[in-house]
Amino acid sequence: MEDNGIKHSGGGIGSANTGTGVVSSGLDLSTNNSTSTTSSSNPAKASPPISHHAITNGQSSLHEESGGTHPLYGHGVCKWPGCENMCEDFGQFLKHLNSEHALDDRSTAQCRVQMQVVQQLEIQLSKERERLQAMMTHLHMRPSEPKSSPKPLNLVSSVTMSKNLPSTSPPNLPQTPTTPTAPITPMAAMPQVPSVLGGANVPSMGAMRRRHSDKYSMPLSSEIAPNYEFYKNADVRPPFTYATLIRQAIMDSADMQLTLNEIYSWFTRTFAYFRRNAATWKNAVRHNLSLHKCFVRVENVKGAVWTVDEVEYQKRRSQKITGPSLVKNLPSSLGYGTALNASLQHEAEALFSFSLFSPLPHASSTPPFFLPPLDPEGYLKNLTSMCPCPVPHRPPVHVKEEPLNMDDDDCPMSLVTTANHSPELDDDRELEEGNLSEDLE
DNA sequence: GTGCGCTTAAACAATC
DNA sequence: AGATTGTTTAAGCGCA
Repeated sequence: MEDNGIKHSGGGIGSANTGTGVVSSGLDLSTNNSTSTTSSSNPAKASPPISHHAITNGQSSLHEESGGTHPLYGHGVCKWPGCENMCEDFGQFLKHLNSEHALDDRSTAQCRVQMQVVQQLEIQLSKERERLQAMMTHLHMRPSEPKSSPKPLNLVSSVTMSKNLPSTSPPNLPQTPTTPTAPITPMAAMPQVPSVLGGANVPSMGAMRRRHSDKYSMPLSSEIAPNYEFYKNADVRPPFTYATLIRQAIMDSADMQLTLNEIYSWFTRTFAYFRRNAATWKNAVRHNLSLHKCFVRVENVKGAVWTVDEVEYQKRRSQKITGPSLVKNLPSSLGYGTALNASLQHEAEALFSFSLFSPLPHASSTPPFFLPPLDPEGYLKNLTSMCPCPVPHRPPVHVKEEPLNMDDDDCPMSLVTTANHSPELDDDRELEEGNLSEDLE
C-alpha cells in the first residue's frame, strides 16, 4: 500500500514585509490591528497587543476589556509568556496581572522578547511571501494585483459560509486565521490566484467551484504536508477531491482501515475547513465511499471499516491519466492552469504515493510545481529511485479512539497561536508533529 | 454541444 | 424514537 507525498511550500503573497524594525521601536502590529476585529473578537489568536500604554501602565488596556476578555487571559489561564497561572475568574486574573506582571525589569524584558518573537514571525512571513511570489513569477502566473477591497480570505469557504452560515460564525467554529483581517494563509491570501480559490465572490456557485484546483494544484501530500498547520488551522478547503482525501485518511491509519467516524475525525482534525458544515461534507464522504469502487467496506470485529482497493484506485486514476491530454499538454504552456496539467497531477499523485505525514527527507526541498514538462519518464525513474515502493508504512498515527469532537471545538486558533493554544488539538499535534517535523522543516 | 468527473443535496433503508 | 451509516438518484458546474 502506499500514500501520497510530495512537497509544496506555501506562503503568503503581497508586498514583502521587511520586518526589520529594531525591537525598541516596537512593532506596529498592535496599532495596525487596532482597527481590526482581531483583538476584540479573537483575543487568543492575536498577539498580545503590547503597547507603550500596556507597558507603562499595569492596568493599561484592562479598562478597555469588556466582558472579562483579555488577550492575556483565556481558558482560566494567564497567557503572559511563560506564566500560565491559573486564574479562577477575570477579576483574579486582573489582580494577578497587576501583581505579577507589573511594570518592572522582568516584565519589560519579557515584553521585548515577545516583540522579537513577533518580529521573527513577521520576517518568516515575509520570506514565505517572497518565496511564493518567486514561485508564481516562475510559473508565469499573474503578478500581484492590488486588492481592491478586502475579501474574505477563505474565498472558497466563504461561499459555503454564505450559503449555510448566514452571517455570523457559529460558536462551535474555531477562529481561524482566515478572517478578513488576518492575511496569513498561503493560498487564501492570494487574490491573484483565482484559479485556485476562484469563484468565491460569486454568491452561490454550484458544486464544482474548485475542482480545477484539484487538477492544477499539486498532489495531495505535497500540498498538505508543508502546509499542514495551514490547513489544520485555516478555514481553507483543501484542493483535493473527497475521494483523494478519503483515501489519504485511510492510508494514514495504522492498519489501512477506518470506520466512517474515524474518517470524519481525520477530516476535522486535518482540515479546519471540515470543522464546519459537517452535514454537508459528511454526506459527501459517505456518498464517495459508496460511489467509488476503490473504497471497500469490510466487516471486522469492531464493525464496518472502510479500506482502499488500491488497484481500483489506480485503475480509476490511470483512466484519467491516459486521457488524450497527457502527451498533448506536456509542453509547458505556462499558464497557471495548463502548467499544472491535470493528467500530470494525477500521475504525480499516483507516483508520489507517500504517506501524507511520512518523513520524506528530500521532499522538503522539492519545489511544489516541479513536474517535468518534457521528460516525465526520466523523472519518474528518479522518483522511483528516491522512493522505492512499496513504501514502508510510517509509524502509525492513530486516529482511533479519539474523543475528538471538532464540532465542539471553540478554541480560537491561528497559525501562530496554535502552537501553544489548541487544547482540543494538542493530542493530535503531539502525535503528528513528530511525523511532520521533517516535512515542515 | 456533449460527456465526464466532482460536488452537493436529498430521499430512503438498515442499523445502532 | 432518534442518530448514524450506507446507498442511490438527481442536478449543477467546470473542463476537455
